[in-house]
Amino acid sequence: MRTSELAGRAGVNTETLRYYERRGLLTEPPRTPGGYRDYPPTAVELLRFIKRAQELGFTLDEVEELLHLDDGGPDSCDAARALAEHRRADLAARIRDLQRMHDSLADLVATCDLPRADRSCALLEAIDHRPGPAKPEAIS
Amino acid sequence: MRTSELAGRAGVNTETLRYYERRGLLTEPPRTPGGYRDYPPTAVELLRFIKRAQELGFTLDEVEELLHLDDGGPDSCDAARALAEHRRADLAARIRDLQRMHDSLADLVATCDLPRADRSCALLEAIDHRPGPAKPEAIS
DNA sequence: CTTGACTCTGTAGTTGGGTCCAGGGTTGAC
DNA sequence: GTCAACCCTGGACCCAACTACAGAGTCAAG
Repeated sequence: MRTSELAGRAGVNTETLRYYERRGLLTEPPRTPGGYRDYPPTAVELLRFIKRAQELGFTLDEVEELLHLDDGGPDSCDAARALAEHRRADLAARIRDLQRMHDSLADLVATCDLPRADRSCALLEAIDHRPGPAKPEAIS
Repeated sequence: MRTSELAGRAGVNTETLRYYERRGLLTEPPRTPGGYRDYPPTAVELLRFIKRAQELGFTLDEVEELLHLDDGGPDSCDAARALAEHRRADLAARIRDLQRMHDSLADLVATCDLPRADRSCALLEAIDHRPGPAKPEAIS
């Protein structure tokens, strides 16, 4: 399949395909005699995976790492395992944080349901008064 | 408190403070006779709030929106409520997606615990074979 | 009253993730 | 065999969110 078809099916810009290729995220597809890229059908799924991972907060570097693990066969399974576990723990932490923020916002919305006199509407308070997960200073 | 003290306490670069001020995210603090910025102690909490919201995936524009809601007093409570509810729903959706990815990764790790013969180690499969939440085409 | 640490301003550079464009080649329907 | 629709390349440009820098002013200790 050609560039624009793949781009269309995956919901990305054609330039993005070339960009990913430059980055090494997509391997160079075979070319037609005329020099046109000719992607295999699986490329659609691959791109959707990339996009989904990205929406979930993985950087392209991380996505690349994940994809490379998939290349190595069973031999790289231990490395894959370590990386996956690492990312899993990251995700768990992110989820917890987001959940806290979510709950704070839900509380705020609930406060807004109260009669005017009982409202504080103090967004900063609502969100900020639960200190972060033991991360005092000097983050990185 | 002066620029570098605030920056230190909040864990950001001093330039970031000026950047936020240019963006309108921080209001211009009073100045000392010599022209130095003199931040109130509350600025530390404010910055930490900004950073935390950012870590959780809010853009600076969104953070600004959140902060402006806090200015308006009870009058803007209805607007705040709508925005908060919107963001809350966004967060809930993000959390669901992250949770799916998290579970996929956990499955992958579990697969890696199997004896070699039973492993697939196919990351793409592990992650990709659960189609998204009824989101067939044309995302936005 | 000098010296070194700090701050000011405006402007330019960086990183990540694309996106656009000019100038040219390839296809396929007519 | 022509013409629109597509594709190629290399390079420039864009946005968000910083970060760095030059050149000048401020301040407190000695």
